[in-house]
Amino acid sequence: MRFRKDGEETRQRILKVASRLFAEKGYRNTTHEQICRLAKVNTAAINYHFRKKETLYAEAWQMAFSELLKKHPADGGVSPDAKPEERLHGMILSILRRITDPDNKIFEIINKEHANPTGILTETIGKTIMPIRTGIESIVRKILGGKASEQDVQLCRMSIMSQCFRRRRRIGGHDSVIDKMDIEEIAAHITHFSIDGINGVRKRLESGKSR
Amino acid sequence: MRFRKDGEETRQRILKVASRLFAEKGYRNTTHEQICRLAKVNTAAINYHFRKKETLYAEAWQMAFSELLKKHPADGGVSPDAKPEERLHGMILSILRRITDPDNKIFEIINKEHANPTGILTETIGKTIMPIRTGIESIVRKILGGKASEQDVQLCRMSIMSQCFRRRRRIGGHDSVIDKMDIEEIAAHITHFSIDGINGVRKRLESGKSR
Amino acid sequence: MRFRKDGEETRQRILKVASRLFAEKGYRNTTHEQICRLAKVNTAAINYHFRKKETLYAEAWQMAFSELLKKHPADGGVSPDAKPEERLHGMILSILRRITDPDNKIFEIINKEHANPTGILTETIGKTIMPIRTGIESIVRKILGGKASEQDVQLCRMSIMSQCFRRRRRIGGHDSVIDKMDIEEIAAHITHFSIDGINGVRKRLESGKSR
Amino acid sequence: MRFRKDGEETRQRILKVASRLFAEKGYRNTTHEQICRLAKVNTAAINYHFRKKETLYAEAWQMAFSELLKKHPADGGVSPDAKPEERLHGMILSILRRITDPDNKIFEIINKEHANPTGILTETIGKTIMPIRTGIESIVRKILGGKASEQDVQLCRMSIMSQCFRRRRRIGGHDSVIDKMDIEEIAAHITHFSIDGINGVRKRLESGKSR
DNA sequence: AATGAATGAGCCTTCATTCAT
DNA sequence: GATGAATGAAGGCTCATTCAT
Repeated sequence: MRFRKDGEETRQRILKVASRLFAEKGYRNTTHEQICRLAKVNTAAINYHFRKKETLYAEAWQMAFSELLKKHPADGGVSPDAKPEERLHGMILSILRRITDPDNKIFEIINKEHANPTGILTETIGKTIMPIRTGIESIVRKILGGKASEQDVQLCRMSIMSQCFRRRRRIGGHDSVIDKMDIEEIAAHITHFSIDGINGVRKRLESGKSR
Repeated sequence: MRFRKDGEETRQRILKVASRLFAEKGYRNTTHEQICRLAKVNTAAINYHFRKKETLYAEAWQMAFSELLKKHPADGGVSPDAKPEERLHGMILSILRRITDPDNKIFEIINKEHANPTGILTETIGKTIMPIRTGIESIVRKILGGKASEQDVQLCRMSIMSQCFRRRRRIGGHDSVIDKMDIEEIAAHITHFSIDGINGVRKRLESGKSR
Repeated sequence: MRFRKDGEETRQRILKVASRLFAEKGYRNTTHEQICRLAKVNTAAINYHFRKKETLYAEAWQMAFSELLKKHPADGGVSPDAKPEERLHGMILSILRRITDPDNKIFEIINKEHANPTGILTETIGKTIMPIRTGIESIVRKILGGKASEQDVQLCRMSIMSQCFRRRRRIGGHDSVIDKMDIEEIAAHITHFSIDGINGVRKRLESGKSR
Repeated sequence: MRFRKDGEETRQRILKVASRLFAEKGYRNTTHEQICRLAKVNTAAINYHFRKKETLYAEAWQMAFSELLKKHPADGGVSPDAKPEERLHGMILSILRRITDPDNKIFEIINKEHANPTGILTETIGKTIMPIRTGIESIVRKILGGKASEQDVQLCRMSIMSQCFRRRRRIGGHDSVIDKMDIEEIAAHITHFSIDGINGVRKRLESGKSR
């Protein structure tokens, strides 16, 4: 319990505001001044606490990410001993939950980063996505069985993940029907659709047909 | 019919350079100076020809867009009388070809635009995506059969398109195995995977199971 | 004859003001704002014309230097065929004239540079001093004769040059008596004093005595 | 008599670090942060102990000054009864020793101060230089004899002192040959060179020639 | 006595845009 | 039609200093 400022509170306040603004407007379009005004600190505060705008950017992202991770565990609440299909469903659900979380800032930031790459987050983001990726990979491999090549596994993983990361609020169009659905319904569709797809790949492998 | 240098050539040169730079670095990260240096024109040329940076942005995109459409027909060269599976394959191939066309960065721009909406391109982008969308929709509807609801159709369409629009050069990750594959191979995978997925949906509909 | 601005005039105006201010207050203590206010140009003008403050600094110095060089030729007006003593006198006079020139800015800048080294001028200044140095060296070598080692030459050169570069306006003291003298009188003293010094070195060398 | 950490130790640590940094980089180029980091004290310590950066500057100098005087007596260890030539040699040696003392950067600071007068040190520097000056003056007067005018004395004194205070590590040049020599060798050269110079002045005075 | 947090003033630089030719 | 010069607004960052503990 703290009665006075100890720097940590100010730091957190800046981070909070910054991650919101970065998500809303991107790195380049967010200024020190905006952040500091909203955080009710001096313009120099960013430099004092984070040394550079870039550092603030990286830390803001990490904060947003770890918060989101706490909220939505990667396995979607499914036991690691469950059947592969159920585990896949859990993972897909978890990704969708994160993406659609109204407090979510990190996917917005990733989007912005993709648009106006600063290079600052490159490495950090990579580390974030990787676990999700390998998790799905291992399940795909299990379902596909021993005959599957690395390429087969990667293609299926890509098919699954890209469905999850589908852009919402599509420009110029309206996915209205889908956007109105529950996360659970969408997750169920993606899971079924994908398992059928993977099984198809497996069958073709077993029957010796080329892909 | 031109009598002399009538500004059209300069205009085109600027557009060419601009569309490349906007695609590579995003709107905000591209400066007048960079564009004009590469286009070998004066700094004032952009404002002379386009009034504002935003206008240049919009026009650069439109140019890239129309050029691309000419190059890759939406049906991928498959006859409208062919089997649905073949037509789907043609469409997927066409999308992938457009996306990966080295001469054309239009989908990079769409990515940027999505993340950093300036509102400038919204309408134009809509016109680009919409035909692709309805094309795939109709095929999905045909395969799914009469029992399929609008929602079923949309979900499958989404599953297909998102696989095609998967972000390449993902930040911080490497889809290396896939990125080295031929377009044709990837298109084949997505087609098979998706048809299996759609068929699964159809079977569940026919057996009366809920989604 | 130019009726309108062609950029060169503005450039020169900035350089003029800048070299004065740099001389008066040093690099770090001179701001864009001061320079631009006095030069009656926009704050961005420095960046437009010189790209960086550092470049302006370097160019200001070069301008001041070349102006000073035009005014006071290095040989002090003495023919290269004259006797070594006379030529030395000419050089010493030339250095003193430059240093005491009321329009002189370069020695002030060198002083400032020595105090708050920016590293920007290091190389440039080196090139400036070198000719003066080698000029004096060659005369010293001629007077000393063949027996003189490199060290002997350098020591004498140092003795001569340091007298010329003696700091004026000494802090905390007043060289008042000397400061009131004519340049010519001081130059005569340094020349006589130095030639006697060099001759002493030569005699000791000839008599085989160690230094 | 100290009862506990009474601030004196911290003060001294700051002074030590500060005098080094000021000497190395000049007043303006040295920041609170650098000093405090190296002195392992808090950022606020400087203002707590010295009120202002300027005060620290002045005190740092004074400390360096008093330490240096203790170490190298002004007469260079030569008896006041020795021959003038020997006494001059002692003084020159003493000056060179002080200047080159690796523990003490005071002459570096004088250089900076001269170039960038803050006015802070003026008086103190005066007190440092003045005794050296009068010492050399009196010897010069003795060697020159009764006919010498004040101007003659001052000119010779200037010639001697300027050789000693020659700027080392000249910007952009390399006095390499000299800088590698022993202090003793350089002192011997300056002494011989100067005595020959002074004797020349005396002879010209005696022979009635104008300067 | 000593500290870490916080501040405000100011600096260099960038950039889209306008102006005069 | 085209240009180089010039501008103003703003942005990121530095730094000596002050404040509350």
